[in-house]
Amino acid sequence: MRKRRSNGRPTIADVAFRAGVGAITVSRALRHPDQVSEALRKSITDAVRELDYVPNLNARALASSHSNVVAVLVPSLTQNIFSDVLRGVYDGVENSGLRIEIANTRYNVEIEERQIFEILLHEPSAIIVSGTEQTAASRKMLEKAGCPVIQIMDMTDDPIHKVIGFSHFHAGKAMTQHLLEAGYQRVAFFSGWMNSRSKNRLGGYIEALEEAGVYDPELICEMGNEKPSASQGSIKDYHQFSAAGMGRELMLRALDRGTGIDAVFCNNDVLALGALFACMSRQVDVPRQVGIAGFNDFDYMEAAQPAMSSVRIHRWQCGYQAMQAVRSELNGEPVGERIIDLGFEVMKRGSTDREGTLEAAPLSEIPFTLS
Amino acid sequence: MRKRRSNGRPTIADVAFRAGVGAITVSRALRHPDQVSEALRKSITDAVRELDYVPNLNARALASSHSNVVAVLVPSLTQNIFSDVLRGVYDGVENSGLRIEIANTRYNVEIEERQIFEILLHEPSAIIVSGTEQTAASRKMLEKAGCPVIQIMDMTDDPIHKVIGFSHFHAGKAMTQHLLEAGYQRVAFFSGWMNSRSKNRLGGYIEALEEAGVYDPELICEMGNEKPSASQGSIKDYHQFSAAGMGRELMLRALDRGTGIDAVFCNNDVLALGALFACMSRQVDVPRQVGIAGFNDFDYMEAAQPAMSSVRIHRWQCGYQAMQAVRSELNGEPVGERIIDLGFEVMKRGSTDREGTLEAAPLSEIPFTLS
DNA sequence: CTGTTAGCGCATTCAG
DNA sequence: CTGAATGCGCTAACAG
Repeated sequence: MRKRRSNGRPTIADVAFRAGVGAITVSRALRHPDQVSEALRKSITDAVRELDYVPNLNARALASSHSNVVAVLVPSLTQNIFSDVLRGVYDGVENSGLRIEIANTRYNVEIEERQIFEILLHEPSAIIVSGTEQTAASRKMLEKAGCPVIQIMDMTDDPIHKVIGFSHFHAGKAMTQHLLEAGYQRVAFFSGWMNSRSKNRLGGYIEALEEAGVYDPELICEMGNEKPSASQGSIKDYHQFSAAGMGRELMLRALDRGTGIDAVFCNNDVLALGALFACMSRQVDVPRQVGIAGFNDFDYMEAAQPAMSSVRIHRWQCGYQAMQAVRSELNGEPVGERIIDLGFEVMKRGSTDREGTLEAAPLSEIPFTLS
Repeated sequence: MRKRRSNGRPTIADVAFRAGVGAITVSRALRHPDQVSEALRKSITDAVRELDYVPNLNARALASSHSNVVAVLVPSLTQNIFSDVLRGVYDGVENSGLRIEIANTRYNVEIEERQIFEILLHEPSAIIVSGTEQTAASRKMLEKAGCPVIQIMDMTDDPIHKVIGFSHFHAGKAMTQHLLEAGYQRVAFFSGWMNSRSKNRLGGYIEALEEAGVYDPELICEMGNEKPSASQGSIKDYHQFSAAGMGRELMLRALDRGTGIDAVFCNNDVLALGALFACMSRQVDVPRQVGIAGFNDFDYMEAAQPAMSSVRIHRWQCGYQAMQAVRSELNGEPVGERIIDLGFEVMKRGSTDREGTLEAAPLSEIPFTLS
């Protein structure tokens, strides 16, 4: 007699026995209550309560061959950008019965490929993936994944299935145009290591400057070309990448080099923060001597002194709407628009207000969360 | 003949047939290659490759009644603190065959309770949970979860199973003592909505001031008592909580109120950043008129002007070591120390250097990651 | 080292 | 609306 050591947890059969019905009726009562008569339903829920029955999701997934897991691939967990996206995802999944599995691709397409492969092992009910530039192999896997695939936080004409995001190219271009309109002529571009989305923003920057006839490659200031993900396997302090320190350094160098810049478009807000501090330490007047703009529009940009211009993007919405799209498709609703452009917003604030024409906006006073 | 519609994917039986062995041998060859003779192993891996066989993890979980899923509960995804923790977790899970499932408890113990319940449905192989103050019900569930449970990012004498973290009380006290030693007398405490860990830091602050005989409840400045998680279900902009704006406001009010503060200990770094900007806008000299200290030590603290003091905590390590602990236990190694205190570090910088005695430290110049 | 047998717990058939 | 039988794909247990 080699009975298998089971979990000890009551099974659906126990509930069925206690309620005096068949197992399948319990199964149905749990998943589609309206398909079961009220009388049985009641005795079943009673039995469930008495036995403390909880369904075994692994068994359910095996039998039904779908897992109710939504896989989410993000390039980084440390960047606020994607934590906001994930917040949207989690807000969007509320009482849907879906579970979320996050994979961290570390801005590395090979890792992404492997992650996609492993995710497919679990037969996810849907996949949400950041960006639109997957490898050919990744794309093929996603195409034949047999489930909804939502690409987010970028834009493309040719989504795998559906894309919800915005154009980094146009965002970069729009901010650069704002700087030009504000009266700056020598607009530098600050960045660290760049991914495909950063490169698109740079592309927008270049096009704007070219159209204005003031493009100068000398003004593109990159730093730290080593891809950070390469070194993340080992035990290192969280402090290994100092974006703010880099913004500061870039600005100091730019000032020292005497390239005559009068504004910088920073590839992200932390960089901009560092650049601002550099100007403060050198008594450089922002915005009159140098204008500073960031990208992402985190909350401290508005609170800075001077308040800093940035491009607000809809991170939370990307996550939330992706989740809504997943849910409606899983409910059998049609896919609808395959390309959803959420746009962006150029936030014009003091740090790029060369002429001092902007009226001061009051700060919002809203509660927030602590560690 | 009611054959079930399967997935079409090859099964372990297909591989076994093709390799001319029994299914269980394939199973073993895949999981414990050293338990299978080299000859069979080779023909099996060949068959696997030819058929593109991938194991069905749901079936595996059902049959073996353990899922290889490590559940991680964090109170927030937006806070950098926990994204660093998660980065540690992901760095720690590399080629372990384990999967990670993240639950977002939104700083809400009831939600946490529900999440724990749901997590248990999947029979996780281990659970990592933030904080040490679970509800009685949560604690009971975790105790009888039948798997390793690691509590992180806080400290307790009485861990459920194992705790890896540090004492917020002592961290708060240490920073406050630093402020006193630096010569400040009227040290305010700035915070927004407070969780249990923030409260412990406040406790440390109070004790330090009491020991010095300079405690004044008037100096505790809280703001925004509404718990943010309450309102997160609906479609809102990511911008709803402006921590930096709050730090700014708190400082402006403190200055206006004339309580004669000469230093502030901010419950987190973003708050400190806002406070610094407020001082700048009022021409208040930091650190000579007002000292400012934060908590967490994000990278911009070092890059600020003046560089800002903060308490460096080991977020990444908490995640990473928790994962290592899980792995070694899952490998059958003994639990070892049940209480691991990672400590913290008071980073003394310009913003609390009242006497101007600190030597300027060079900024680190390291690459970093962009969005 | 390998195979046989017997489930893991649930949901999909199909028949009432 | 309900139920009985059967299988999802894999692995624990035992025997060789």
